[in-house]
Amino acid sequence: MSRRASAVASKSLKEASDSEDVERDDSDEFEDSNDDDNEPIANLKGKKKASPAKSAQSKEEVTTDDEDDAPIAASKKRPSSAASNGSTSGAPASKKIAKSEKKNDLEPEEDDDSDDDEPIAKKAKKKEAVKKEPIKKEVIKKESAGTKRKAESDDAPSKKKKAAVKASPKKVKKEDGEEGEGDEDDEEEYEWWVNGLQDGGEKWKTMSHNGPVFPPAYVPHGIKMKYNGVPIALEPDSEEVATFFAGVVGTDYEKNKTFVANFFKDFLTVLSREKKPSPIKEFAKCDFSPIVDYLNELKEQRKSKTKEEKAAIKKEKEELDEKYGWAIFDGRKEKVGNFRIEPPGLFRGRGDHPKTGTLKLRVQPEQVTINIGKEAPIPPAPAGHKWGAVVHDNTVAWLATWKENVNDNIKYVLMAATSSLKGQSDMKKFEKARELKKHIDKIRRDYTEGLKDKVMATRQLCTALYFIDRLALRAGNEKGEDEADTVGCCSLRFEHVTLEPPNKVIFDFLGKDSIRYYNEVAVDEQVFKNIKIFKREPKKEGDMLFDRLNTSILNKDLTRHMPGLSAKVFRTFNASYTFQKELLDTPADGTAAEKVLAYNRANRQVAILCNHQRAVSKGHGAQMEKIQDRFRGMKYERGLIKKAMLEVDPKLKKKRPELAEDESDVDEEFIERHLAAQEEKEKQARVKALEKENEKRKAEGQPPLKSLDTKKKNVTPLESLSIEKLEKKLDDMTKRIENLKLQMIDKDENKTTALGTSKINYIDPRISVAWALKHDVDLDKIFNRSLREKFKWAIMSVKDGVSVFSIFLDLRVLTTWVKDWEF
DNA sequence: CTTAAAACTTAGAAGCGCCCCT
DNA sequence: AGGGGCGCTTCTAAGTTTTAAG
Repeated sequence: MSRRASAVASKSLKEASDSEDVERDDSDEFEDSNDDDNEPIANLKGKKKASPAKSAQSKEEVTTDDEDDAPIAASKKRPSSAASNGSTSGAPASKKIAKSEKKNDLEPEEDDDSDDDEPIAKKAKKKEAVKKEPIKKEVIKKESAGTKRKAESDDAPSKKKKAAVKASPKKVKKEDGEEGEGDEDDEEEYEWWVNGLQDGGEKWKTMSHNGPVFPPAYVPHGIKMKYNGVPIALEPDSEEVATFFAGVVGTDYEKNKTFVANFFKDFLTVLSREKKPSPIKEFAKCDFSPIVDYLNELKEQRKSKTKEEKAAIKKEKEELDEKYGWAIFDGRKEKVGNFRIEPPGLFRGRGDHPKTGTLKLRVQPEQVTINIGKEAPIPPAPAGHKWGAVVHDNTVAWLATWKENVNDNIKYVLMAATSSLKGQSDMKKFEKARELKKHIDKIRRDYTEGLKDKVMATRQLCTALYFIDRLALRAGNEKGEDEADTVGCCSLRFEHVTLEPPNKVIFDFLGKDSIRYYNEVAVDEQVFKNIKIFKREPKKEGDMLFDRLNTSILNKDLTRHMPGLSAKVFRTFNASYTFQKELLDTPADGTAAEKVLAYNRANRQVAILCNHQRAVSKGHGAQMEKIQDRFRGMKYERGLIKKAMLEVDPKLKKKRPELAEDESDVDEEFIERHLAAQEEKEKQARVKALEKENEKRKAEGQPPLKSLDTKKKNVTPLESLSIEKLEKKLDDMTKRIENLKLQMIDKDENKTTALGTSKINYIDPRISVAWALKHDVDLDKIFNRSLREKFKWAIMSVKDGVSVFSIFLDLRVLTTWVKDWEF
């Protein structure tokens, strides 16, 4: 029955609003978007006065779809929600049960081909030989073995593909002149960005790699855990699991009931496979501390490794990286990302995850599917094993894949962020976001109009889009019973949104990674009204706020405005736009440090917009105080320098009155404390020096000293310095103070905000490059090495623009391309 | 269509190594 | 010359979107 509802819902917005004839009120228009300034509006301002004359009645009379009142997903998983509507179809998720029943089976999934022993890979090959048609991929489904896929790269490329090949970007010599020099790695750089982006279908013609790396086999340590005070010898498999748990002792996981319960259940299962019945029955009687101690010991050992040992380990790792860290795409060596198969362990689900603590099993090669070029040698599976399957699918980006047992998620080995494959999709992402700029006005007019639509589904869609556009919320897919209860825009529930008249909406919910989103927002009058309607009786806690909306309806509707448009594009768009706008605050004549601070601030605004948070590090408060003290200490020192200057050259008093001014933040109380601390420090230094001296003397067979000569460090009194020297000192100190001050501001503002995520994923790197050029800031002040590598395409494209044009034009023009973000 | 699987991006935390500052 | 903080890397979970299956 939800069918009809969604049929209406997916009816185009336009159509829906055309057909309605509810009175219009132009004052209701989306005012914040002033026509020629189509920026994202990150901070919602309170809307103008409510128009009281409006007949609340006609406005709020929203039709639900015909006689069928059922919200889309009528039967709901969250408690209490199912009853929300008289006519809801019941039958909750009976489907899910079958699935979860099968779950929690710790046996590694057997690839029991039962009546057919032939490896799928082989079969696939046979079939391939026969196939001639350009089939993108074909899936061979095995009854019990899960799905195995076989794919074919097209032997005879279609016309379209040929065209793509022809237009394929040229190879370019690296421009920094170290031609042909020794390292064969990079004598040629693949500058895919020079010829623009290719169409997405085919990712390579030839491709090879050395396969994934498996974690080392478990080596038993033989340490006995205790049960009821009695040491228990464990067989290797159980010992390994016990050791996993020992690894979380002392962390929050240890206290997490779900974690412990899940762990223990699986632990018992593993124990039950021991040859003799294990006495272990209750978690409460388990004592893992011997193993914990052992792990700590290991840690100590690792720390105290000699240089040589460390170097050897490092070398080993490098060799592994060298061998497995690369793939060859169309003859080019490119970096692989996560080439290591995830090791077994206890699943560390975030937030209130029902499966946290569940044993994540060791992955066997038989579960792994390899994707590689047809002509490339297939990397050997570990000795005594074979691959689950080998495919040759050049339409996907993964090199290997397997299914993980805890949540049945599919895992992939993918290329590194620095690879051209990822680089291209990254650039595409930002190009799409820039494209959105061309449509955003229309889209905003549209959804603003739709806020008043009389079809409920349309109103909900438009209201949701309003939030996504303005608040950069995530789309919000539905989640299952066995995942943490988190939401995004479409999955918001009754309790996540509160209204506060006249026009405030308060969001309070857990989003991705169970990060809390809290925001009080002044919204348009119509939005306020809509939320009120969406929350109307009989809805209550647990019910969907947008009961006629989900992400696929939303995204589908978005494509009508622009091909490829989806909810996440708004986040990218909003983030990059906000960033660029905030960058306008860069002090053009500031120091490099000040500019970088401005940059970080802009970055921070984006992070705040996207709600990128991090835990406050435990020492933050103390650290802050320490810096504060250091800061004031420096100011005090500067005061002394100034005083000395005036003493040395009294005439300065007239010429430089600022020298006579007191330093701020430095009061008697502080000076006292500061001096005392200094005194204490010196004392300690003396004690230390004495200890050291005595050790030396001991070694030399001399009697220890009671104290060191009070060889008063010959501190040159400031007053005896030349005025030039003092001047220099003053300068240095002032610089140090300024730097520290900036650092402090940065640090404090950063304590709960994580800048990295937005920098890596949301902010168009070309904006940063253009900014750095314009303000003459060294790029590595804002991009670390990996970022510079990842964003090479951006750096090169913007720089190229510069080298061509800057000869004639002012640097500012060089940010031409950035135009679409509108500097 | 609706639902599920597949594919790929985005996310915070943990771990580490290096460097700065005593 | 020691160690603690910090920036960076690694790890893998948790999202979104696209594609395939039913």
